[in-house]
Amino acid sequence: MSKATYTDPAGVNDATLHYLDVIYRLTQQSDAANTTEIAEKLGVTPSGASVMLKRLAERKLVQLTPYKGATLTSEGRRLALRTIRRHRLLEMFLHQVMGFAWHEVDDHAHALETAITEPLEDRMDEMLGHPTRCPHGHLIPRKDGTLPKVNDVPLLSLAPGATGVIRCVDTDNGEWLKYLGEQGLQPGVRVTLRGIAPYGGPVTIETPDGAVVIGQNLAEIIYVEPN
Amino acid sequence: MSKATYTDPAGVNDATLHYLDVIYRLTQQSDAANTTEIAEKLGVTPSGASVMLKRLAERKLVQLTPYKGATLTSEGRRLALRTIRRHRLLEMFLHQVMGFAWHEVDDHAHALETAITEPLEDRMDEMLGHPTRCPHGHLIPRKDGTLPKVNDVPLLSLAPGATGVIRCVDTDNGEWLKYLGEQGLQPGVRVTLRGIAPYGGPVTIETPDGAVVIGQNLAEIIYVEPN
DNA sequence: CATAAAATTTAACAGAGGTTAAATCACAAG
DNA sequence: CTTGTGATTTAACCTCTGTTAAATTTTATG
Repeated sequence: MSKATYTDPAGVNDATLHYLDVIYRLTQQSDAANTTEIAEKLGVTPSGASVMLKRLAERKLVQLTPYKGATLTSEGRRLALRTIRRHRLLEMFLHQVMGFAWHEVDDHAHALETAITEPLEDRMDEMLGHPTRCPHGHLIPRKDGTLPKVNDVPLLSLAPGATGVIRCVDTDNGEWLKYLGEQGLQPGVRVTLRGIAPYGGPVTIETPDGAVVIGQNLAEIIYVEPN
Repeated sequence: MSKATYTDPAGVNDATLHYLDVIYRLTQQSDAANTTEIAEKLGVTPSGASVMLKRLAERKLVQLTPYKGATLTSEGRRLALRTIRRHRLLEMFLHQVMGFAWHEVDDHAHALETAITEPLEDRMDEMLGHPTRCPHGHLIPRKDGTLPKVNDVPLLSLAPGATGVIRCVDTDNGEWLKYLGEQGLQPGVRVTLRGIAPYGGPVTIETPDGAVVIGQNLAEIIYVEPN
């Protein structure tokens, strides 16, 4: 009756997987995930997260340094990458097979990511032709936990006049995604950076459909493959 | 962060929905679902089920007569039918769209049925062309909670020599389903009942691929549309 | 009808995952 | 080098959904 897959260590359930997922993503940016950030991402209080982190540490899924932060153990990372793989495959499936818009898929995928089983995961992967990225361009971890090597750079790191193909739009904000999609700024689109106004001013981007001007906060979530 | 849909009353979660689902199915056969049966279906102890039933009664999802059994309130029935609709749509989707065999879909669908959201449900329904039955032939409740009218009768109720089209194979036993499928006994197949050996003996069924002989325990889960 | 067996409920407890309020730690700023 | 502030942890408690063991009710049977 448990949802955990037979290959899972005991007690690996929804809550656990969501914690590991969040810790993985936070430790991509800084070297350790701190309690308050984890709590925010999960919508729980810092004290709740603190207690849970201690339990995850007892279960050897996270490495915890009190008052300093948490990182994943290799087992924790394995489970996190599996969840992220499933999440991104689901996003791709919802988008490509079921026709949901790219700004809608994150929520649905989140609800499903801990419920799907390995055969489902594998079948989606097959049907999608073993995709390497989700609709937003995030990398889909392979089953062995490795990630494809890519050459994504921030759009804003391009020299004005330089060209690249959008590869990733890095946000979980559905509104932003919807807006950027409407402006024609999504993975696969070849763009030229025309200019960045100073002091955080607007960014002008040339797309196949014409020039688009967006704020820097939006521009900085766009990653491109240069040239 | 809760999995419950916005339209749900508070506290409607996986466990609750699984209880309601089981109670609904049990009350299809007898007029009230008794504690031990519910507990068995859910894989919990009768005492655990008893406690949970009391809580469901407090929440006005079941009508409980102590020591007698449980039935669903209209709200409980609404939620049960929604879960069953989602389960059967999922089974259909897994079978038709994703290519899983009919004996594999029940388990996957069970894991997903409480995690999917209304847009998912609606999209699956659309993609499948608003199906009225799951791969095993069970009726898919409509969104308003009504069920299609059908004319299914037990295969074994046919007079020897009579013909009908298999409409439903009523079991959650994957092995049986696999076996019956291999024998060509699945929904849509036109069969003729050749004979029933006395004293619980084997049943001979004519299919387009030839005659098949199966035990009565298997035969009695097969329902047909006569003529 | 009495009584044994079966079903059901209650009582006491457990573990997971939270909460709020209080205590404690880390660290930047005087 | 103290100190105040923010981050973190601990303590005490809560709900949910279970457990086992004991009590109780129903039902079947002689």
